Amino acid sequence: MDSRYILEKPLAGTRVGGPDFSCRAGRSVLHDTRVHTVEKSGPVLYKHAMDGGCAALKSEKVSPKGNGLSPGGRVWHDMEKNGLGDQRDTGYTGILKRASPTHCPGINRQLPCSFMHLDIRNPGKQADLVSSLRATQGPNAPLTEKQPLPSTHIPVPRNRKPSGHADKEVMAATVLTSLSTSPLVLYPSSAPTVPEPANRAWKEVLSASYSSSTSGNWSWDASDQSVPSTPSPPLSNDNNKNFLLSSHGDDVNEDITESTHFMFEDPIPRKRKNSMKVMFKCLWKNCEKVLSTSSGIQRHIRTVHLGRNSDSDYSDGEEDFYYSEIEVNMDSLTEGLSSLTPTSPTTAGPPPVFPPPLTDVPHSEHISMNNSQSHTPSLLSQSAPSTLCHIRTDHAYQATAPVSIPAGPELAGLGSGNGTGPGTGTGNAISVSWQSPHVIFKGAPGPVTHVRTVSIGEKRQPAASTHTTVNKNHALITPAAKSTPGTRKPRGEAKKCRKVYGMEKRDMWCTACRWKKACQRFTD
DNA sequence: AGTGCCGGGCA
DNA sequence: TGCCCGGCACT
Repeated sequence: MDSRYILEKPLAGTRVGGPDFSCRAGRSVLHDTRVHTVEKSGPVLYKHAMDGGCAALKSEKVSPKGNGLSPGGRVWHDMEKNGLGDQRDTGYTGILKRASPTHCPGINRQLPCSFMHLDIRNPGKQADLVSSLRATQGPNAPLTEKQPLPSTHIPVPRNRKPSGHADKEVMAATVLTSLSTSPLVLYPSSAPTVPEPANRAWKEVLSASYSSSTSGNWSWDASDQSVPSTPSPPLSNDNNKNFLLSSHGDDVNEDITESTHFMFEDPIPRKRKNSMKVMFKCLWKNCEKVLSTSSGIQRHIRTVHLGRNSDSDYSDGEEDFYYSEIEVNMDSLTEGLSSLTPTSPTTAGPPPVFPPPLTDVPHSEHISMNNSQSHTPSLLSQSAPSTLCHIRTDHAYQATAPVSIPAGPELAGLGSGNGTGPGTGTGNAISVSWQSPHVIFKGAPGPVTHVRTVSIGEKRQPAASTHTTVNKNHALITPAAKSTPGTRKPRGEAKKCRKVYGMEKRDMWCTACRWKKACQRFTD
């Protein structure tokens, strides 16, 4: 994998921050239509607007370290490498909250056409910028035409007071940030001694977030607003929409209109849109509060951390500073939790009596469980659990392959089962499949402990959209399917004669193999 | 496409 | 019973 920028077909994309966060159109995000993001920094609201109709660029920054592609094609950023580890992404609403713009080295470099920084505080420059961009960027404008911009070109929406206190506010925001109000913000730079696994997991989390939030494709997010379980701050979209409409020329307006139309009205069903739930996590130090609504988390921050009147709905936006959105794969979470039910001392209630079905645990229960695990690393804040939350579809698909989690202190953290585990755990290990609620304790390595989660007669479903249904059916059908006649026994994984000797040495095969029967020499 | 193997036919 | 193979499931 090499670092490169790829120019691709036009699409509406999102550009967040610098070139490392430019709109991306990886395979997994080709349908995103998100047009903009809102970025808040303390009381100052910044917006990054993108020319939705411009030629698009797919800016894939691929880490050479091997964090690269997930099986689903998702590109993970190497946050550390980019020096942008302090940026948090916020998922489906397109809101990207950053503790402080001053903590975003390199964010002000721009890529033509990917987005525009519009600084209403400097209309002249804004106009120049727009015109220069439009003049230089063609539909296929090469990426080498980066136009570095000074950091002052961070756009500020009009609905924010363009007060002279802006500098002070930014300063305050910076100070607050540097006072480690957010461990997430400071983590990458201030905690270099963090163990590598956790560090990597953290990076993956961030990368996952950026993979989605910075991609040019947000339609499922937008459509998700209709999902009751995923509350979305309409303010963001509305603001951005208005901002976009008011910040561009007429010709651009058409593009924007199209983009927003596509974004808000695209009826194409998206994959797994119901499996992802956006939660809001308080970033206040030592506070792991996770709420399902932005208003809730804002109220929490206002009242608990900022000491403001809870009755007042007045908000200067400072709360936004202290929480971030996280995407929780409810499927993975549910299954993961269900899988670990027998081993989790914090899980209330008896384990499922009959065949490990995927207990349909309400989402709110997950939240409370998260909170209840205060003695363990916070489910949503620590690296491994966060990774779990961000497993998303790419890894979830693979889950029929068991993930072996070495038994250890992190076991209680619900697993570093991010789907990338070696799966070669020996000795005492717990093998967890997110897809199937199997929890297998491995005593000693050997054929006896061979783990196989593919049930007999199961037909794999490649479509992710049927993910949940398939799994639930799987859980319910499996016991019966095993007893039905005519089902195949699971294919053995041992090498058979055919593979061992090859076709040219067929005479060395066992008779069963020669007869296309079950191998007798290399039995499982 | 390659592999494993079930089910069935044939001698 | 031994041998072989079509065809399906799975990788």
